[in-house]
Amino acid sequence: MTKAITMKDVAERAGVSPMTVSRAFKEDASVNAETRRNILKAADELGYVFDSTASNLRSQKTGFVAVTIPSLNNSNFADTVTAISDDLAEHGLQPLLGYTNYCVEREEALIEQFLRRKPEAIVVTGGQHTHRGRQLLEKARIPVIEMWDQPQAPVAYSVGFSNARAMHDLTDRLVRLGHHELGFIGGGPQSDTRAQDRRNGFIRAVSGHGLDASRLIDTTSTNFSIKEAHRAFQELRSRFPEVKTVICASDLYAFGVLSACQRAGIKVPNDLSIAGFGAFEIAPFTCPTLTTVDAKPSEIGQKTADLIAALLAGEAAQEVPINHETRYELLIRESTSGCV
Amino acid sequence: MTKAITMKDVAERAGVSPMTVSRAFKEDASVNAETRRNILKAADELGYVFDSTASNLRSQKTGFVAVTIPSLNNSNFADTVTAISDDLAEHGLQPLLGYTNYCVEREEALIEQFLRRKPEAIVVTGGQHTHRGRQLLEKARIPVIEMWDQPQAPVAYSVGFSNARAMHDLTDRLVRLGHHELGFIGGGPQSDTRAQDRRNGFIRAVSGHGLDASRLIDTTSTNFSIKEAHRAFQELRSRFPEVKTVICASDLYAFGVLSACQRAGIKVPNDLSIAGFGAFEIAPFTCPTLTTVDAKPSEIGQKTADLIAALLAGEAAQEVPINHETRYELLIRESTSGCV
DNA sequence: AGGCTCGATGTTATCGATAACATAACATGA
DNA sequence: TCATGTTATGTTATCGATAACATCGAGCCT
Repeated sequence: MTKAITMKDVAERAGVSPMTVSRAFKEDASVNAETRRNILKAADELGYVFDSTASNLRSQKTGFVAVTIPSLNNSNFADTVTAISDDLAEHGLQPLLGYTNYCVEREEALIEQFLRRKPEAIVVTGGQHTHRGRQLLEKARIPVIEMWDQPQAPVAYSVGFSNARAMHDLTDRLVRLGHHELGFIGGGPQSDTRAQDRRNGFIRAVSGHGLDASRLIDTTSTNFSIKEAHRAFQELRSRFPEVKTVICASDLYAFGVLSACQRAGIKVPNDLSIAGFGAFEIAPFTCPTLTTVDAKPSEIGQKTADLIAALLAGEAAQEVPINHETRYELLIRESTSGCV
Repeated sequence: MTKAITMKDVAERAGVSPMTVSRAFKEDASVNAETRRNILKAADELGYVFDSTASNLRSQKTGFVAVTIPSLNNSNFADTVTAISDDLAEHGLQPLLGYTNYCVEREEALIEQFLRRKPEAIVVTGGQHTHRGRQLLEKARIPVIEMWDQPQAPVAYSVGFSNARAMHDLTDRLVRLGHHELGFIGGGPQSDTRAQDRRNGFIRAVSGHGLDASRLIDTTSTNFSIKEAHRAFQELRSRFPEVKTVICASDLYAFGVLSACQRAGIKVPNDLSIAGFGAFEIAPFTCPTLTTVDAKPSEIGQKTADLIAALLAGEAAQEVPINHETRYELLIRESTSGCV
């Protein structure tokens, strides 16, 4: 292995000091335009590649922002990450992405691993962590942001909405539209915490109207899958045949229920109404179109990135709000009857 | 800002030299078991966090593997990245993920940005790059892997399949099943190169049977979207009303066409057959189920990661094959008639 | 007993960029 | 005219871990 080409080599070739080369590679540093041109030319001729690892160490800045999400394979989180990524790029920051598989232990491991890389901020999904995971976040001397949730006891900053409230609102709306025999799929004790929150919101809304809120079907895998929805729907039909409206913790479940209905000749929404959560891309294109809640994942990502940028720009801490509530929107569509 | 806690601090507290602390943090280094325990305890009490940036610089190893994909929002690529990520983790490697938005210029920028971080290998999607992008890859002194394709002129290693051949096979199969008036949606000049390849495969297969291969509808956005499919399907119906079988460059398009048919009262597969590409999660659950091609994204990811691991383990270069062809599987389902 | 291997630890120099400070040249205004 | 900026550049020390080499004692073989 031949020796690596460094700034020193470039400096020699361009007839300047290494420091000037260093400056030439920073957009905003004061270097004579022609000198810079010479330096960049020399660098190019030598095939020099800037070495961040050295820069990171000396400047104590890595430009990394650690981001953990439950799964890459969920279009909601993918949208959020895409927005974060785009937005951070404008500030010269690079996301360091990892997924937890909906598992707090994996989250803890990821957080630890990421913190070693000295990110300038860390974003996690939701407010649930292992004890040690939380400690790590608290002791990290960088901005910590919990997104996609409104934790009761946030570590530091939060950007998101109350999943419980959003599902409460959807359920409430449906009850007012005349839905009285409701069942819920998803959010069992083993599942994603956001799904659990949604289920709690459902229960609260249904009991709030004095209706039966006990028709709950657990899902056993943490990840949302259509297959799981089929199983759950079968269970629902055998245990609670009276249910006229199924609300699901995710659009993917709702799609699974819808497809099971189509197979079984159950007319939606005439025989059964279905609602989901998440406003996945397919929701407005299924037949019937799917009632759901749009949690505006991109907005969450954007606000998260903006918050990070503001914090890193050293904005006076007291001027930056701790909690950023994001909007969500009920989308009442054809899959639920009574949409006037 | 108080001073950071370093290995030196830990060393003092544990009564050893910094070097021994360094060793204690490496799994395989030779350190007395009790000494290590003491060191880790001291580190814990001080709240020490290992600093990769320094380690990276000195050891000239970052543990990063740069990975660029066209989009995060595509479940095929998400599956691949998930597999890569899982597999690399076992070797202590961390993916550095970025997406190009199906744009080679963005890819070039990403490659350049990533190379500065001194990854130990770089994975890109497909064989199409800007001139400079390719040069950067060639001059990087690390393993380069192009995945999801079989480039004619690979930069170095490749892991994937021929999109053209896969689509050729699907089309050929459908023709043999009696489909003779075929149209294709996707893969216009502005679109994803894999979609272009698939279209070429379609054309080759159709002309190979002496049939009309000119019923092609371009899509204008690079990203696959259901909305785009609706537009394209409308164009297809007005320009080529005789088409009895629509093959799409992506399952998402196929789903869009299917939903448009359901709206318009067109019976699938009786009036029209539909096939997609990608074996998305919804494909076996739509009604009718969707004919498609499973490109086994996880397998691509796994093989890519295995290849990287082998190369970094210093496996004799001549023992590692340059090109790794991955399997794909035709899934003939209900959406295409004649599936006997 | 002498020589040798091996495990456990210490010492020193270094990875490559840049923060912090210093300097030189030249312009600007009272 | 000189004080005071301003711009462009150089010098030195440093970020924090670890590669490379050195040391030392214990066990083992002949």
